[in-house]
Amino acid sequence: MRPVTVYDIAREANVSVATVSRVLNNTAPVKKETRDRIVALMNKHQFQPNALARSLTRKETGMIGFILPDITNPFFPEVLSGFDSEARRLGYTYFLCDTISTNEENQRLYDRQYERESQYLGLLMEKQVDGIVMIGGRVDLAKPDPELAREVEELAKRVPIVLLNGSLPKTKLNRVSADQKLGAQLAVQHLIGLGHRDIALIGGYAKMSNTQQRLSGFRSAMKDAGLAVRREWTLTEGFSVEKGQEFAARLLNMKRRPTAMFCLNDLLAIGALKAAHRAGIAVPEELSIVGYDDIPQATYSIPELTTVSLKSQEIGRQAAKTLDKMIAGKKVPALQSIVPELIVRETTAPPPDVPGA
Amino acid sequence: MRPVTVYDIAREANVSVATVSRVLNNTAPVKKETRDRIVALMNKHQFQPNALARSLTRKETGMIGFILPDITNPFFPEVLSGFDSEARRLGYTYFLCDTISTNEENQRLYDRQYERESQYLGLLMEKQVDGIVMIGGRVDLAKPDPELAREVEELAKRVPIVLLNGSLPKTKLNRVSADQKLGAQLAVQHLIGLGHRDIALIGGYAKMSNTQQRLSGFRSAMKDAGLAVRREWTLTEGFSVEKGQEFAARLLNMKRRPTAMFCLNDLLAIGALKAAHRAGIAVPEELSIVGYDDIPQATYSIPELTTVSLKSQEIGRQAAKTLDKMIAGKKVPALQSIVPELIVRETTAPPPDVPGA
DNA sequence: AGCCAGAATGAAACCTGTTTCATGAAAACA
DNA sequence: TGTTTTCATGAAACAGGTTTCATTCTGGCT
Repeated sequence: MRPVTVYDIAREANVSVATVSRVLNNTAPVKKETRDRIVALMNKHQFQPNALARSLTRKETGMIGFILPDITNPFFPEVLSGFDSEARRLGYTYFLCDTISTNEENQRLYDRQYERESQYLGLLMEKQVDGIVMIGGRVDLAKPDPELAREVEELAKRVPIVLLNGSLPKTKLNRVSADQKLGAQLAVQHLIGLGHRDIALIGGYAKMSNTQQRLSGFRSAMKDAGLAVRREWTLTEGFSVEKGQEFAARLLNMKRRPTAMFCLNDLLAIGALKAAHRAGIAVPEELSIVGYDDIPQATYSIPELTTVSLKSQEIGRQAAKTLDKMIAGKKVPALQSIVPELIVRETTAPPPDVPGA
Repeated sequence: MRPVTVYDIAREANVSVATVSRVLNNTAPVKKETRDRIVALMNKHQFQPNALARSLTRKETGMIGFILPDITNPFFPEVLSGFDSEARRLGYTYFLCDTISTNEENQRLYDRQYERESQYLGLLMEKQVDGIVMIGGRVDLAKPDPELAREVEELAKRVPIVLLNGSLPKTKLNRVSADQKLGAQLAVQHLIGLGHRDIALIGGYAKMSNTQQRLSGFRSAMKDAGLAVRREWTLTEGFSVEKGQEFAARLLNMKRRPTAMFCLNDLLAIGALKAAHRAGIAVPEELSIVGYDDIPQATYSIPELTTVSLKSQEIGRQAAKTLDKMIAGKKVPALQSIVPELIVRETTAPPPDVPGA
């Protein structure tokens, strides 16, 4: 059966479609009697306006595109969850665009990620979304991908875009970001405060801006405390549990080994925990570990992870609010900084050779 | 600047919009010379067809709605990830509809979940999606919500709907589901095979069909082995780490305690692991634990979790394929059963009093 | 009674594509 | 050479709403 339209309602109510539209949107006064008649018919036929047609003239769709690299990375569902509730409250629906897909054997394919970002951008424009939020991927590269930068900058003239936790340097795009450097400082200062002097850093990707910022926070905290950063204790390239385990194991095998490890995300920290366990090293008594991101899994481990919370939900929430303002044509600050918070749990303690605090 | 339309292209190319549409869709022969001219203009102006207008006439949008209860529950990103890659391959984009939102304090709100399901259903219809997939929530209730059942059944006449891992009993809706009973049997048989006779079951929600099915698998496996299920060892109502920890702790405090625990999901199992650790009970030497779902976090724990994989990605992937077929008007089997797989890792071993296998 | 503001409503244009139907031109056939 | 196909294209209708502009009908005011 053909869905019922405003024309059907109008005919049956003996009015013009204009009037039906008016009661639908409350956009002009309609005589109570007429309105009641129309509303009754709408209910009777369970009339639902066709959003496509409506959006076509209104030039607004209430749709947003959310581009992220990998929904199975537990950091993103947190951000998304905050975004989701705020977006819904504001009346938006959103397309989820994951740039990392899996093949039939369920292996993740990273190779075409960047290509996909561009594809999605185009697709979202065709779908006439009211706004776009991007997180991760090329947005998070320290040295900007000039191609994406140009593309996104061009697009930003036509549709509001907000970048999350990334910068796309050299462009003037709106973004909401956790202060990643500060987060790293908090973590490292905590370690130093406990008496640690031999602190290793593991994980991250040198090319990514989040890594560089966290690294810079690490360095500055070390420097402020007059501590040296040992090159052989800085193991990068990786963000997974496996890598964390591998790096930590390598560190623990060194003749001189650190008393604390600062891991650039929680997954790495969980890996480090496993490595310590394998090596028979007690955490936190013999080794302190701090993670980054505060994903829910940080409390699942034994012992529970000390980590720095990026307020992921808050970031998502702000993204929605900001986008909404931009869509409404209001001005928004170019950068909204979310201040991270150190969450002290069970994986940190004074180093073995120092008397307890 | 106003986006360029087929009219702009047509005017500049000195042809009618019909011809432009033809080269756009390759729907009828166009003289090579004309085509080239039009294509050139499209590139020059970076013409992108307005998907709204197109969908309005075509009566297909390439959009799907995906309704799930909580994206931060790590089971769902797995399903979604499989769905995502298949959907993309087939040319669909999808709206993510999370029915559990968070408030400003980032606490999850479960109270309005069911109401939201209905709202989303309506919203998706207005947006003219080509299909809908639902997982969790009321779909997963053992005793069907008659209201939702009616609603969804009615909707299913107008748009393809597939239910994931749930049934909405008494209705004839298409669904793809893991064989949850079988999964439970596999898990319990594994335990029994190792020599366990004192097996507890923790977690789940009595009202949910997944729980009932898993429970039934548990019972049938026990019965087949001539083992009694002890009422005081069956602790339900909950699916979280916290609940798992609480239940396990309670079990471990009993004068007579089980040698193995079958947890209705991995989160519970992780909680059980923590409880055992707190109580100083070694896993798997003194206590075996098996989980359910095989979420990625199952390998993060120490020791790594023995669990049953529901092939979550596969479920998502099948959902997309099935929906695509339904949209194309092809017939699909009413139920597609995904067979689960037992993943033996490190949390199971023979019970302490029995000589090793 | 005459005039005017505002309320209530309809006709028609518009948004941006797709699709049907008709027509002229070129190609194929007899 | 005349006729039938096939090719190439345009005009117009259509999808389902919104919005502008014009018109009719009131009630209030002088």
